[in-house]
Amino acid sequence: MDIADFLRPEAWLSRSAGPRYVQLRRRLEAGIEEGILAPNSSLPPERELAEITDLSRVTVRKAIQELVREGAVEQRQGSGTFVREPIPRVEQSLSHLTSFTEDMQRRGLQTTSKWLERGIFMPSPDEVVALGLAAGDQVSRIYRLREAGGQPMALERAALPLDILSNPTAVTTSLYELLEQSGVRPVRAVQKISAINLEAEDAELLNVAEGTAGLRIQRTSYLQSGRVAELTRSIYRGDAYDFVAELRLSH
Amino acid sequence: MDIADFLRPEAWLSRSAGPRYVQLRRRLEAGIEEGILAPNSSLPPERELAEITDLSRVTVRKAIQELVREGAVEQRQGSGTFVREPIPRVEQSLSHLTSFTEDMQRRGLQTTSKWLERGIFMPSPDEVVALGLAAGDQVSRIYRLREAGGQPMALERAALPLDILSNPTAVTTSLYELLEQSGVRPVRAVQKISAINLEAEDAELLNVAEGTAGLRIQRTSYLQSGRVAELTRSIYRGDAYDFVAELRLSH
DNA sequence: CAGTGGTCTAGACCACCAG
DNA sequence: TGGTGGTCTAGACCACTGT
Repeated sequence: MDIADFLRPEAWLSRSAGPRYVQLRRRLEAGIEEGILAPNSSLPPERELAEITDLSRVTVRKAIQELVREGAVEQRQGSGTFVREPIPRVEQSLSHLTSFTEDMQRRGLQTTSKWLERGIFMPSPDEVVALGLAAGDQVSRIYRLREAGGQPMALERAALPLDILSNPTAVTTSLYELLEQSGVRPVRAVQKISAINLEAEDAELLNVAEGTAGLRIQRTSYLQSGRVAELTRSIYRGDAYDFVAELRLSH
Repeated sequence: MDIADFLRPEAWLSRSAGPRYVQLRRRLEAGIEEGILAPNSSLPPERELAEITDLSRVTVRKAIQELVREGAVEQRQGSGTFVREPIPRVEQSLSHLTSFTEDMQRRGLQTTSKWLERGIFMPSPDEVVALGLAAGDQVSRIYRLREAGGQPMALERAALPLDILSNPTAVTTSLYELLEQSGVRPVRAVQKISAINLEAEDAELLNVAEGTAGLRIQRTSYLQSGRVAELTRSIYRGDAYDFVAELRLSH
């Protein structure tokens, strides 16, 4: 069946079934669901959709905008609107302290990192407090986009005291592996998890639409001695991640 | 300073600083930040904003729509657009199995529930599997909107085998308290946490805009005997909740 | 009933991409 | 250079709220 036929308004557009942009959005969702609009295929141009459906382009755009927000399609200026490939969800434990790299390897996924920042800096007030720094101390920072199986998964900003990580540029893949070699691998961590709507900049790096739900995780990790070793603030794609925790009755 | 003066475009609208709806959104955010637009106060009507800023109403709406999405303002048809009161964030542990009611009481917050569904039903396939039911077994379901301090906080759908909770209408406040009285309080649970953009229906119940980020939590809890006692699927407001987990190095 | 937000249109111009 | 999405306008009508 041809997509233009599938969208002919006689079959689905009615005057009394709510806003037309909602009806059109539903129709397009159905087309994706049924495979008439296959992953990576392009939708008809907005002007053509308006023509076919006998709606204005503004209304068509409003319908598509919602599909973009829910991650079903992707728009590229000058190029077109494309159906997105569904991405598999990954589970991560919240009871065991594991490294991203090791975690993905266990799942058979190749990990890569794109470096966004890596070096020695003056700490932010947050970092001074969390890491227990003295006045004038500097921090090592690594900020990277983490990918698994070719898909961007998370943005990770780690800050560590200089004596724990003196040479941030030595981090190539696994930070924890490197720390282990220096005998300063953390043994315990506290994580705070919340849901946020992604800002434009972060969304772009993670290859999702602005406003998509993501998980923000702030982790403070500790050495055996009880000293703080690391403050990491990460943003995970909400559509790609499940965190799993085990709870026990508190007495 | 008057809000109309604050929004006079000469002061902030420029031709070359990106889209005008973005510039207007930023200006409005600044107004809220500086207190010129106080919580619960109303913005000028859209038509008046268009007049003041010399933009079209469509552009004004696009700016406001983003503020709605990020939770800064709230629109009520026929009434107006209002600055939202910031709501305090609540932390919840992911290592200890606590009840919502008990948890909030410890923080000095009054909890109430609005019942959305409560009774005995035929189980869904999900529930059959998760609860280990036999063919023909029914389940007790309770579905409620949980509020704390007068604010809606979470939607909670719990399903339990009939012999664990035979009379779902007996649940008034704390489910766990009731289970404890029957000697079937769970001692362990596994939770899966993910981030989602709220759908219209859920968003309305939680008093946030559609598309706002929320946390979806699926919890399976177990009795001392190892038997599954409860399957609960909840949706928490992302802007009100932080979950906190403690991790240990896995060996 | 007056005023507010919600939907919708037709048409214009800009910014970007690909052949 | 032609086609695509991105922004913007002026104006209309509908649906809901509060008085």
